[in-house]
Amino acid sequence: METKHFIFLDIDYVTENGKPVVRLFGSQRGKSNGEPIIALDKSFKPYIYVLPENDMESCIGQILTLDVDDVKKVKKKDIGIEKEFLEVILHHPQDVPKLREKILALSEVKDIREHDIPFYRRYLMDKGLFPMAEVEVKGITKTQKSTPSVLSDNENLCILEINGEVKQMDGKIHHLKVMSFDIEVRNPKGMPKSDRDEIIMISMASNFGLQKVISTKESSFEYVETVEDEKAMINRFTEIVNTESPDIIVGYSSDNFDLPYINDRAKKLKIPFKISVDGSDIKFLRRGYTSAAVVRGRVHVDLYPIMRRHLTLDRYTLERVYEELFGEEKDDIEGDEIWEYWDAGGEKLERLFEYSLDDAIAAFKVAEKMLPINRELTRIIGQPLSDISRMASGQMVEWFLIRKAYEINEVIPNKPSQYEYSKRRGLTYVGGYVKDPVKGLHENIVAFDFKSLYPSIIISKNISPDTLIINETDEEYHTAPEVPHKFRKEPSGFIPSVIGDLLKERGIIKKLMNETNDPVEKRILNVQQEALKTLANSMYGVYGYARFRWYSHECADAVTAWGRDYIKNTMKEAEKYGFKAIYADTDGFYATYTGKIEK
DNA sequence: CTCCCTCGGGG
DNA sequence: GTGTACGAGGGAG
Repeated sequence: METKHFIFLDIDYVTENGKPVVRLFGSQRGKSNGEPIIALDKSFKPYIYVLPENDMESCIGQILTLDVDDVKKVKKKDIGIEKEFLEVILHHPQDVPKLREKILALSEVKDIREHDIPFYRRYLMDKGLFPMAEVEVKGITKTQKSTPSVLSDNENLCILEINGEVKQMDGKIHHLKVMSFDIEVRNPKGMPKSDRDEIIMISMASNFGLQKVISTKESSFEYVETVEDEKAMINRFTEIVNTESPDIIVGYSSDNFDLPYINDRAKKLKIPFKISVDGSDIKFLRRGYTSAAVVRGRVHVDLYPIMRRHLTLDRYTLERVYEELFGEEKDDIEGDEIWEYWDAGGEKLERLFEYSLDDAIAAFKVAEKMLPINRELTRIIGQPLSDISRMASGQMVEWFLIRKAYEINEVIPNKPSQYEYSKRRGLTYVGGYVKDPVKGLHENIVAFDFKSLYPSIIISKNISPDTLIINETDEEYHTAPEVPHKFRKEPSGFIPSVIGDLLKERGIIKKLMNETNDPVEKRILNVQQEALKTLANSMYGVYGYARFRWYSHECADAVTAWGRDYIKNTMKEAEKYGFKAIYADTDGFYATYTGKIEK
């Protein structure tokens, strides 16, 4: 048996002989530093929870008539109340959607839970694993021949079958190889079409010395590598990725443009395009609006969705984003003029080479700026970076809470059904207090605002679905203004305690940050506290977002009611000291000072 | 005002 | 793939 240490980069599962095999992808540490590893776990099985109607035994009997692996009794809390559930273990993750309706239809089954948790996410939670950190696995090294779940012919690839524990190691930040790439296309007839317009350049930049442009034309620039044709260009790019083996590959709009485009061209030219560690094709996932190009074993990060989330801009072109982040303009060539620069040759072609490399460098610099916070969010939320980088903030909050719920043995609420969702959408509730601005030019303006008003209210009033008082009680409670909702003072509710922990943790990190004199340490701590802040600030919407598992109309109502109450009272209070509010919105207001200004 | 539709990034 | 998840902003009515 061997012990391996690696930086845990990505996870998925495949099916072997009808059984699920979880694959952990990583970058090795120790004597094979930087080389890729795939650790296989064949021992993990999918399960869902069943809440029995009344009789436990007859419910088990009914479930066992279906093709399930096993049924176990377990105690879980449901919105704070301990209940006995049945853990129904199934043979394969895909049995879950096949069997859950049948299970729910059984007369002795009241409800089913946790039937929509993707298998790899279930694995991460149950094993207590957090991507982007180091893990230790024990197992037996396999050859590629004996491992149908891996098709790669990469000689450096280590394949290990886990037969011991998977252990999460410390939370140190490790150096990872990051590479950016960008393609240029010759498209004289409008937008590029992959069945018609050839790729003319592929450029790369990295944190390991690689910086080049591959093209079919020659240049006096040293960084340009000239190859025979487009086929050779794609092959060379593939070769570079597989030999350099970057841990993270980034592009700008590479989910929807660069990677699909190279893939399409390769197909048209009848050549393989395989940059995954396991030798598989790139998987293009379309999930409603979001799409993702998945490169197995490396983390492919598209910076575009990250920038959309991180900045509020009118446009999100790479040029615009670059200017915003670095305060300097980037040289730009219009997309529909690229072919002219290419065809013209000479000076113009040289400028195109420069522009192409510049784009890859700009993407790399954006990545250097944005990856730390995303790696940190990954380590806090505990889902893969490839998911985190494409997640909306509400989704991050949800997955964060799902892990927290698991940690305290709370069963996770179901996602709302279509019916439930439209019902929630139909409900209106009063938002924050807004006072229309008093027209005119004002002097001596003072701004008042509450620091994270909603999270503070949630904590101080203990607003949570599990503290909401439904029946009469003699316990102590907080009464919301305007709306008829009451919340128990004790014990601390699930969501208030999670937000409280987040803010406490942030406080500790900020303190450490101020105490240290080591600039590297300071920077790392700063990213950590920023990530916690990002998450805490996204928490405000937990109760009002109709798609949310922890949605609660009563809680949302109470939060905003207290919010309005606080701001109105503060405005009134300020008036006593000679301030006159001229504009207010939700968590702050502007006032003019009408009294005497004392020096 | 509400309802419906488009569009984003990429060359 | 334990699938089918956006949201702002404009134009029409």
